This record gives sequence, structure tokens and C-alpha cells, in this order.
Amino acid sequence: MNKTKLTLKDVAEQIGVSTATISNAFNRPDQLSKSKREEILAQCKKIGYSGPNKAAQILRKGTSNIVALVLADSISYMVSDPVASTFIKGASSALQESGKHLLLYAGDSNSIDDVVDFVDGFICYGQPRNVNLIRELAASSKPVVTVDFDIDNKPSINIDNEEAAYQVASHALNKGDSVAILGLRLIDSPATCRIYDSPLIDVETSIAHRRLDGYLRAAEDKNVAVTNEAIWHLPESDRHFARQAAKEVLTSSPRPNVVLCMSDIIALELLHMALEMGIKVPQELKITGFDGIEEAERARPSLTTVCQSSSQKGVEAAKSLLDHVKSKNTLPFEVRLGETV
Amino acid sequence: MNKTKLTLKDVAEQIGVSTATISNAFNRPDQLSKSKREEILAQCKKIGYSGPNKAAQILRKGTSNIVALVLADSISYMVSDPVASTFIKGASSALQESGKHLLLYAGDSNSIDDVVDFVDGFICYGQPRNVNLIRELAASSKPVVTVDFDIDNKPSINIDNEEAAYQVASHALNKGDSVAILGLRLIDSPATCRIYDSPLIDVETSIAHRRLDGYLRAAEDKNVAVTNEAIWHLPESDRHFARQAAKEVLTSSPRPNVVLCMSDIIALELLHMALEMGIKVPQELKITGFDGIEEAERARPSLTTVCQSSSQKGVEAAKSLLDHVKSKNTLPFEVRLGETV
DNA sequence: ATTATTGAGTTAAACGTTTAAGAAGGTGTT
DNA sequence: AACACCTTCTTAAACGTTTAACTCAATAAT
Repeated sequence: MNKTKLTLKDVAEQIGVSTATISNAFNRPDQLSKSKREEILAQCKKIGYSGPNKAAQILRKGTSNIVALVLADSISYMVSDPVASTFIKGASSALQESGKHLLLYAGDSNSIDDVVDFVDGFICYGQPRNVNLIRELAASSKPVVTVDFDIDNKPSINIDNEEAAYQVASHALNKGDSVAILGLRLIDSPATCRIYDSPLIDVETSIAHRRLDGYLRAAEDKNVAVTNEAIWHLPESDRHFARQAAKEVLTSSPRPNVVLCMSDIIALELLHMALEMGIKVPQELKITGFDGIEEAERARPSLTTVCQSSSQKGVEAAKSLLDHVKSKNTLPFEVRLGETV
Repeated sequence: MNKTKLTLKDVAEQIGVSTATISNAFNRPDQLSKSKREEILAQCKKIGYSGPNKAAQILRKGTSNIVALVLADSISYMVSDPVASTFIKGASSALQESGKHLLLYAGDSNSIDDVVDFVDGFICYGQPRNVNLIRELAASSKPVVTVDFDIDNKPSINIDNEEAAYQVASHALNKGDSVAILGLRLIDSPATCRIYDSPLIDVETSIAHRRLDGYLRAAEDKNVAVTNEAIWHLPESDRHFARQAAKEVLTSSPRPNVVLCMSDIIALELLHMALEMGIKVPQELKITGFDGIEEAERARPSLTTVCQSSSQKGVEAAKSLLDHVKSKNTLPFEVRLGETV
């Protein structure tokens, strides 16, 4: 309740020891006799000194216990997307266990240099709109781990998207012969559209392209032709974008009998619209999703999809950052056969 | 690309001016001739100095541009709850506009003192498990704004929960005569249960109690008796807790024909279970929710509920913090009549 | 009895800035 | 010509810690 905040120096004077001793009492118990330490700590409590100022510690120690979570999109989007928010869950709980704090950072802002000086590391989640921004981080001396994309050989957490896409597509294509693909962020367009011959973006780093590769390999294996007119681009895994794409796909003629969707959100929206239109699933239309969110399992008919544990990804990302493990980390996935194929 | 990070001092020496001048070039353009400033900035860019170290700035200036969002529950829960995550959306976008960063802080951890030294302020969202922790913050010199609860006369963002509850309950009670209430965090129990005569918690601060007051006033006005056996406590607005409570309510005899739920998540779960059991809504059972989430509008029959804008709450909370507005801020709400009453 | 070794604490130099106060020179007023 | 007044820049003291290097006894080893 004092007017001005107590400093370590004040406290040292009052107790009658050096500042180093106070500091050690809080940070390095081995540098001190046990009795003195306890005495000091007790005195501090009495005086009302709650420990060394963190801002000063950050400067002096060069470490803050703060980890930045750099999200590809706006925080808005990320927090509403079940996959992303589950990831945040996992990451935050793992970090919290290690006493780290989580700074939420939206990749669509450009003030990352505001924090790079004091943050302990970066977890970069999801294909960023601006790859260069991440490259900048990677060039800093701070540890970086990427999730759901790959960059500059930094440690990264991912599943084998190509193989997962291949497997789930293969199931659907067993019983279908004309296919459409609802893809995610394949080209540079803010709206839902067919990709036609627009140039694909971020082909080396993005999981969307790994999934596309898998779909196409499956199609090839089954001798199903896929033209660019059967491939849609959605700028985000969002209900509204999905709804529009679903409408376009379902009203296109000839209507495909297999639709491969790069997220469950998209697939579910397609499923609902198909049912509204009286299309029988899976008899007339086979649908696959991606991610394995809860809602996909609850849906009727239940969705066929690739299950991956977003929260585990979060945990692994945090661990990887904290342990400075430099290796690539490929997590397992599982195809869940629902009633939509 | 230098081995060791450049400091402002290094740069000053290289350019041949004082450190103050460099600092002013970055922070106080008015202290400098325009030409000199531009020259310095250009030189800095060339040398590879990206600006004053933020950790040092935080210590010296005593401000960090970081705002802590203190969540009542675990980050896990908050991020999955549509209401909370929408709030985070709003808050984060408003903060971002002002160049502030968002530190996510889970109220169930106890390391708040780790950040109190350098954070610029606190937004406290939702009735905290540990009110004393928030009191501690309130006692610090940093600005605090609370949302969805009230403490120590700090600025707070809220709707008139009592009135809102009263209004929505009144609609339902027009056509019903026996009532149950599915409440949120009314007593100190980690499980779903009737409250019977357990002592209510946080009666002065919690919105759950304001809502309960509203429900009870409405019931009184309609001459409907409400015993404590008709009031359930749920520890969280979670599907699983809701499911259990729904089951208990729907199988209790006599079964109430009005159920007032303190969140849409709870109400929706009740609705689904009722439909599964073949109970006709609203003919045999009237249901009201609270919050006005998207899913409530999409449901069939659509939910009757109190609509409040969580994202606007977020924006207002951020503004209130940034502008140091000390006044209480009561936001509007709106009762949306769905097909469930 | 001398020399190492250890334990407990202190001294003082960082960490990288910001900013009040001051100096030097130029411009305008009387 | 003397004075006040800007403008532009510099000096140096904070901001609140941590930690390597040092001192001083006391204990152990030879």
C-alpha cells in the first residue's frame, strides 16, 4: 500500500544485506544459507515486496517466459475455427505447465517486431498469408516452430497430409467415378471460385497442396480424371464460403458423385445443403472431410474424414519449442469411415 | 546478420551522434530536425538496426503495449466456448487497432504476478473461480476492467442480466406453469446437480445470480412457484454437463413444461435431448436460452433466447481499458423469440 | 603449521534504453 | 548591442535487476 513501488535496492537497504543476496534469495537458493534465505523471504513478505520486477528481469536475463503464438489469420477467425482453437488449447496447456505465458499474435497484423525482442520463441500456426513475415522470425535468433506448414527447415509439427488425403480419397473413389474438390487457399483470391488456371500459391509450404497431391494421386490410381474446373478454392474454412462452394458444386452439371473437402467445416456445409436439396448421401453423393472435429462425428450421416489431434499438435509444438528439439515431428493420423462414403 | 545484436549505443557511435538523438529519431520526431531524422533512420536501416530494444523500453518507459486477458476458466474451455471466443475476437481486434498485444492468461493458473509488472492493464472476463486473484489485480496500480461480473467498483462491461432474464422468462411463463432452471455455477460443486440448500457462491458479483433473480421475479409475477429442487447447477456451460442436467430434468416427475437455461449451449442440448425423447417443443416443453449464439438461430425449432453481442463486449472492454474510462458500461440486449416458447 | 578448499556474502559492472536538464548557436526584439 | 527565446543536439542519471569476480572466514588436507 506504499505510494511508490518497492525495489530490490530498497529492500536490501532495509534488511541490511546486499542486493545480490536478495536477488539470490529469490532466484538461486544454492547461493545462500537456508536460514538466511528464509529470513529474507519472510522479511520481504512483511515489508510488502513481492519479488523482483519482471520488466527488469526480462531486460537483464534476456528471457521473459512469454511465447508468441503467431496465427496465420486474424485472431477472430482462429478463435472461431474448431480446429485452430483446439490447437490453441493444446499449446496453451502445455506452455502453462512449464510456466510460460502465451502472447496471441495475429499474422495479419504487421507489428511482430514489437515483440520479437522480448519473446522467448514463436509457434507459427497455419499457412501464413505473408510468408516473409515468418521468414523474418526464422532469421532472428529466437526458436521457431511451425505447424501445418514448413519453412526454412525449422522444426515443424505436421501429419503426412499427402498420404492422409490419398487414403480418405481412395475410400470415396472406390464407389464413385466423378469427382470435385473443395480446396483451401489454393490460389490468391478472397472469394470462393474454381481455380481454373490461376497460379497456385505457396505450393512448397502449404498443406493444402499436399492434400491436393494426395487427392490427385488417388484419382489417378482409380482412373478418375480431375480437371481444374472440378477444383474449387475457398479463402477460409468458413461456413459462408463453404455454403457458396457447396451450392456451385451441387448445381453444376454433370454433378459429381464424389466431393473431397479439405476441412470438416466445408464438408458439413456441403452435407447439409445436399440433404436440403434432397440428394441422397452417400447413395448419390459421397463426401469426405478433413480434420475430424466433433461435429463431424455427430452429423447424420456421420462424416468420413481424416482424424488428427489438433490439441496434440499444440502440445507437441510447445514441447518442441521448449526442449529446443530441432527434428521434424510427424504425427499420426487416422481415417475414420463415416456414413458419407 | 551480425553475430551480436546492435544496440542503440553502437549505432550512435557509428553514426556519430548521441544516443539521445537516435532514440529521439525513433520516438520523438519533434525533438529533431526533419532532415537529420531521415538521415539517421536511413543509416539505421543500412546498418541493420531495426529500432530500440523493446525489453529495455518496457523497463525504462514502464509500458509494454501488452494487455492481459484474464479468463475465468482454463484457456482450453474459453477457446471452445462460442460466447467466450467471440468475446476474445472483439477484444483482440480492438486492441490490435491500437497497436496493443494480447497476453492470454488463464485464471486457473496462479502465476499472474509473473506478468503484473510489465503488462499495461487487465481485462478480466467472466466470473473468476478465485475472486481474490482479481482483487489483487484491482489493488495494483494497473487499470482493470471486468466483464460479466463486478468487483471493487472497477469499470465493468455488462448487460442488465436481471432484466434480460426476467424478460425472456416472462415469455416462456406466459404459456407454462411448472418451471425448472438450468443454472451456471451457482454453488461450489464440480458436478451437475440440483442446488437444494447448498450455499450459493459469489452472490454479489456473479451474473448467474443476476439471471436467477430475474427468473425468480418473472416466476413470482406469474404466480409460478420455484423450489430449490427445480434449480440445477452446472459447473460450466459445457455439452456434457448440459446433457446430464437435461436428462435429469426431462426424466423428473412431474416434468416441468418450462425450462429456463442460463446459456444457449445448455438450452440446445436440452432441446436435442427432448426431441430425441419424442417430447414436442414448444407444445409440451418451452425452452429459453441465453447469449444468442449462431447455433441457437440455426436450430430447429429455433431457440428463444437473450441476444447480446459478445464481440461488442470485447470491443467495449478494450476501449474502456485504453481510454481509462472509469464509468460502468451497460450494453443493450434483445430478447429473440424463437420457436421454442 | 602451512596451504587448499569450500561457503556465505559483497561489489560493481552490465542489460539497452529514455528523458530531464543543460549547452551552443542562431533569430528576432527593443 | 544587449537581451530573451527558439531550435537542435548532448550529457548523464535513471529504470530495477542479475551475475561474474572478489573478499573474508572457517574448515579440511598435507
